[in-house]
Amino acid sequence: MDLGIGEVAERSGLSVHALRFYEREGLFANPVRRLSNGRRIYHEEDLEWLAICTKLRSSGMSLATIRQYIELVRQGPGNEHERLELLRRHENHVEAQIRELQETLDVMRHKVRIYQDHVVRGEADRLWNPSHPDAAAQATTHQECHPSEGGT
Amino acid sequence: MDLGIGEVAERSGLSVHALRFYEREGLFANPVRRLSNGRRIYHEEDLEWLAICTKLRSSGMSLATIRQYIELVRQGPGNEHERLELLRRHENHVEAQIRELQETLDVMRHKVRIYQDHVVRGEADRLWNPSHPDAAAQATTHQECHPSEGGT
DNA sequence: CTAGAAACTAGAGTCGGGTCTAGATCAAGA
DNA sequence: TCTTGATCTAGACCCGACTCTAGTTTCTAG
Repeated sequence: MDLGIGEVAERSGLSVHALRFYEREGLFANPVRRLSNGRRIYHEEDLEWLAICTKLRSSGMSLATIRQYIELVRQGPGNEHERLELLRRHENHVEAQIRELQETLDVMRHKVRIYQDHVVRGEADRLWNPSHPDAAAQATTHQECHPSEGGT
Repeated sequence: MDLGIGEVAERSGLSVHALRFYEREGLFANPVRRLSNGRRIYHEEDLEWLAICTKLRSSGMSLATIRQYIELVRQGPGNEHERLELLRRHENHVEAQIRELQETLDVMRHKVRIYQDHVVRGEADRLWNPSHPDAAAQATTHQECHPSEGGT
């Protein structure tokens, strides 16, 4: 039922160092309990929270923001509005990231394809080489295909 | 035709500090030229490259990798295969990021919606609160809806 | 009983990616 | 001419997020 820090590290994918660090940083809702000998004990809920936490982190939420959230939770009922707002802000943030990545991806695919064509024709040197005299012309060509974006 | 560092900073969105830093780090294909008085001069191509560079950065490519790429470019023709490979690796990386963000987003939306329902019913305290005794039960409920993911 | 693994604390170190400072030089306008 | 502001260099500093160290204590197996 109770989990030691080592197990939690293994199951959460975080290092034991990171777990202690997260605790110091106030990222656990329930201040971690200790055994009489001082060792930390964790429970399944902690693992669940760490899973969420890890997702938030990997989607770009800072530890500071996660701490804000958890502080609202600790204050108990009455601030639901703020919690929701915080979550929605992150939602928007993630949506924006996805859009940007998608855009980058489109540009890259386009470039890779063209690059590849030219490699086949032995002219690769002209592409993706900003110091080459033809680079600008090539960029302009791309721009014609993607008129909404700045040229590259 | 020629641009000063200030103009480039303004148009690229990078600081003058960052531009000098990027130069030190070898992130320009064509080592930046100088006026007789030592001042840097840039051209449109540099701005184009910086735009690409910024996209690569914001999609998670490290400066080290960008440097690798630009080094291949500087070596001239003959390594197209490596360049393409580098770009494709990043493409995959970006695709993976998008998938992960999308997943995070789905989970968040689900949680926000449920949270909201409960706020309306005045039971918000039970949700997204890992220290609350009902948290695990709630997580399990979610898991039924998203069986492929770990419960939160 | 003892060796080795695992945990503890406080605090120092690392790394990426910049950012800022100090002190010097230069250019243009009032 | 004098001031203002942009630029230059080398190098120090910062921030976020960990990671590692040192020194100590505790648990577990043989």
